[in-house]
Amino acid sequence: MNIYDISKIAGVSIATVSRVINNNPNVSEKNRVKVMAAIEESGYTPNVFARGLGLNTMKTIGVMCADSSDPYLAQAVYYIEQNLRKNNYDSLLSCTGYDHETKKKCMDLLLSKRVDAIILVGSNYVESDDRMNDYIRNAAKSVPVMLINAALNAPNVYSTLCDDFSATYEITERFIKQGKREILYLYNSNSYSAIRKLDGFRSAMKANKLHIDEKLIHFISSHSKSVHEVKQSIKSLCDKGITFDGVIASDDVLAIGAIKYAKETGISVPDNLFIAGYNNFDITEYCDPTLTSVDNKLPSLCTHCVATLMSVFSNDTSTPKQTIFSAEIIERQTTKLNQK
Amino acid sequence: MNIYDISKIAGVSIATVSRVINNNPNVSEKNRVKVMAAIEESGYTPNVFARGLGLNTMKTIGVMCADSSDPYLAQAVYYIEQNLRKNNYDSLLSCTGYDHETKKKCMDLLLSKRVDAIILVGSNYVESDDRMNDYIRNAAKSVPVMLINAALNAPNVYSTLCDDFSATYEITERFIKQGKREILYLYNSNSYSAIRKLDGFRSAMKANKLHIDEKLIHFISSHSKSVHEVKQSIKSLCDKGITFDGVIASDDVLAIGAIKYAKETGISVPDNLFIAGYNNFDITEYCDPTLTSVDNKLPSLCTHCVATLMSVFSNDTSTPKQTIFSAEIIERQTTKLNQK
DNA sequence: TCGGGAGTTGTAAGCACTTACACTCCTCGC
DNA sequence: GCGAGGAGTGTAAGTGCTTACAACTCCCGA
Repeated sequence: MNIYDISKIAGVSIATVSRVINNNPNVSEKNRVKVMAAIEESGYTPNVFARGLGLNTMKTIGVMCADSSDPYLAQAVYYIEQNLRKNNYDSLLSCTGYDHETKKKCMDLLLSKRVDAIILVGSNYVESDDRMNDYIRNAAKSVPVMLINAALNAPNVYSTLCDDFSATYEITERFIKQGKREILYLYNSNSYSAIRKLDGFRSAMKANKLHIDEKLIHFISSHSKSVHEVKQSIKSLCDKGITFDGVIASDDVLAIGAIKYAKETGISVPDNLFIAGYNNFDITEYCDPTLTSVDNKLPSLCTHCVATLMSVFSNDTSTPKQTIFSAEIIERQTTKLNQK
Repeated sequence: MNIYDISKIAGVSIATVSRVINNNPNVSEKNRVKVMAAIEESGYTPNVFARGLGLNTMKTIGVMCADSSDPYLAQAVYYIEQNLRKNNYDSLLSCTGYDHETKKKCMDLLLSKRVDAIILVGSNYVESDDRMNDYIRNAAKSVPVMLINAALNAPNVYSTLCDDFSATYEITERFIKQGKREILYLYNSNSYSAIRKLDGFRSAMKANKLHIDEKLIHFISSHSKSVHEVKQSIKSLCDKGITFDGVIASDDVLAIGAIKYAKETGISVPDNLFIAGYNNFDITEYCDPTLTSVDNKLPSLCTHCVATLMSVFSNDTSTPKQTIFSAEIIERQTTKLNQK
């Protein structure tokens, strides 16, 4: 069943059928009805390949993320998919892992499928070593590239992110206002946003004239976020005689590791120890006590990023290259931050 | 840059170029090298649309799930994507929500994109009202359909699932062996696997000659699994004077709601109340006490389902139509089940 | 020396669509 | 009454690939 069959049934030329399919206004009402009826009765669907050949687009967008089972990335992928669908675009998902070479390969694969744009979800795609970002610049020569939670200055590259610096700055300052002096900062990546968060922490400490003990800035490796591992890592830190009265983590799972540690050691949270996470996952409500966290407005980021791409597609020259949203601190039981 | 350009650079015909691209053996070594070099130096990538037109396949598989931000489905989508990629297939993701009409529409969209197969992730795609499954049977007329965590008997429809009946049966029996008599069963859907789980519970109760109090079989509506809502729902149940000494939930989040309720009410878990969840999410380790749950072998399911599709594609007539894996009970602090 | 087959290669016909361009009506203003 | 112009339509030329089929080149044995 192809466009010729439909044209025969409807008694018109294939051009007219094509026009009806593509909502071209230059078709008489009479013929439009005839063609619609023919399509309806035969259950005809235009062949996307032939269509893609002519139009050189298949209304499909490549969505890359390191690991779609990570709760944060999974949510992002979900919101993006929903927004794309509203705009009649489909999502070609590519889970790349964290390895640089694999990321490159996945991107090439997406490009070879002639996607209309690529969305890179997660700050791990922009490396602090700028040479490593060439694969993004290169892809941007073919299609628009949108970064979520990262930024990169390059032609045809767009960024949508959250102000992680300020959020971490503010949460740190609130800890300090509550009398906390020895704050343990936990992080588990050196991604674009991780660096900005850490910057926020350091800046707030400096602004309040507090000494930054580098031993209290603690990196917990691995992307496989097991609470148990985190707990062990904190424990081994304490075994070295390090003390702290607050924990700020760049991720909720890290913070839950801290809660588990405190419980095991008999430290009362929040009375003797403040703990704050980041991302405001559902799990902040599952743990006990419930976890103060930062909502970084993922739904807004995703809606905006898709809208921006649509704007790019329509050749709107006033499309913003970079948009920064502000995050919101959600207070729960692990802190008493109420006064700003 | 197209196949004609490459043929000119290499000094051969387009047929030869095409043969090299498709690893056709009928090419002389000399020409193969020349063509490879031309492709390499020009950075040429075959146009997938033109290719799709000829071959009528684009090595892309439609992956449908209700909500890819649901942790269980997110993991499934991830494993599927990884397995498909290994086999050089891409995943076209479609998040359909739980509405029947939307599911149908999403499926039509995928079919119109000429995917090579469709994977339905999650038991909510098979309805107990069999008429509603016609859209699956219909899709199977065009491409193979694979169900994960559900089963449906129809031509060209394949199923990969876990034995949720037996797992729930066994966990219920273990509760009974530990002296539990009034077991609250919590569930939040009437999907294929939800029904099988409940069957398992009922069967175990009956097999042990225990009375099933229908008031203790408690449905908690909504797919938006908020722990707080669950807690409230259990609370209102207890306010009616209903008592229980065990909670078996069809989902970890429901079980965590029960933990929260117990904590609020001062009931000691597991001393006075056993609680077990299902799915064995990471969150079973986040809550306190940690949650006994059922691991339903998602990685195995996903690996197997992709392998099965590949087998279908190769026209292997010995492809299994349905495969059932067995689940595993993972004991944690909310129960003391150790004796089998 | 020549026929025949194996190994290569190229030509050309699809595949199913879009769209520029030319053509036919018809209407409307003068 | 006639020409201009707009609306609607169809023809045909792409779009970039696959592949059947024909043709061509060797090389070997008769």
